[in-house]
Amino acid sequence: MSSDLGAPPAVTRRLGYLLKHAQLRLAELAEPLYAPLGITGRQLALLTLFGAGPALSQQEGAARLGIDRTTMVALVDELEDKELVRREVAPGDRRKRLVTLTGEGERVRAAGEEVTRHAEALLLAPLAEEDAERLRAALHRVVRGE
Amino acid sequence: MSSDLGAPPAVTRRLGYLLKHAQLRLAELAEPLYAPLGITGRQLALLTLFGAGPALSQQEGAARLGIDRTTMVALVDELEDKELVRREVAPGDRRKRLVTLTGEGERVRAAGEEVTRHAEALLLAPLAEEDAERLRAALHRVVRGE
DNA sequence: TATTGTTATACTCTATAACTATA
DNA sequence: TATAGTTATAGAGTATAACAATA
Repeated sequence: MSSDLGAPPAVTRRLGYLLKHAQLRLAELAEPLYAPLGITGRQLALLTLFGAGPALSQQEGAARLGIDRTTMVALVDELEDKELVRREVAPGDRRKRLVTLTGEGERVRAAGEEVTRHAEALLLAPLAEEDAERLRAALHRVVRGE
Repeated sequence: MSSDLGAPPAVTRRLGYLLKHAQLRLAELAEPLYAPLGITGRQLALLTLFGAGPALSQQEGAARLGIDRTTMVALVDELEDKELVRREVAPGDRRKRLVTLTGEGERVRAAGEEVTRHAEALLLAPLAEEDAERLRAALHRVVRGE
């Protein structure tokens, strides 16, 4: 599916339309750049999540991304198959699995984040740098709801 | 799935994350308001599309929304079952079906667009009016790619 | 031959319910 | 009893392929 063309104002001014198509365009720009790394944007999001800060359990990670814990199982499986992450039993609670990056996972994460910056720059190219930063800040406040 | 909570900066600053969660929050706010009208946000988008300007064929409508023509068939079926739209053979080309709104469809569209404005206002509540308008303008330019 | 609408089908993404092991 | 992870399964949403009617 391609991004879009000139739909009449009534539709294209809807926030739902704009958010959906901005996402589509970003995916079109970014996915081809992730492909050489052997991962999808979704998988990189997980590497970014589990690569930063203190180790998280699968369920903690799922909550932060707003996805179901059963979905997280499959996503971690994918990354484990690629040997980019490991599951480790949590020291304090043997029910929990902490997800940590392997050396290779760390390398892919770093490369992927560089690619992400590039793809985002392509998407935001129509905007002045100041406006791009305002867009990001506005979305951030809207998502946080404050 | 709920919207999200405090994920670490590395993830929450990603544009893909922000766009997805803004969309999720908007849907959470809007869908309950559409429900009393007996339609989904998706269906209202179609009413808005086919209600504005000159009549469009299914395929023209699909192109403008960036969806597949086979998907459009099912969506128009739904609205036709609810008697909100009609399919009419195009005068000049008997292969094409122009989609037009019924009287009831027009009423639902008007009410739905009012609800949309309300839901968007709720989503954008954290922003000053000026910033909200800037956000919409920035997304518009990004989606148009210029 | 090409295009529009349609149907049948399959694939992806996601969630719900039920199981297990641990707490 | 409750929670973390897991599995099986089902439901959206979407696309691909093939067909009928029309151009």
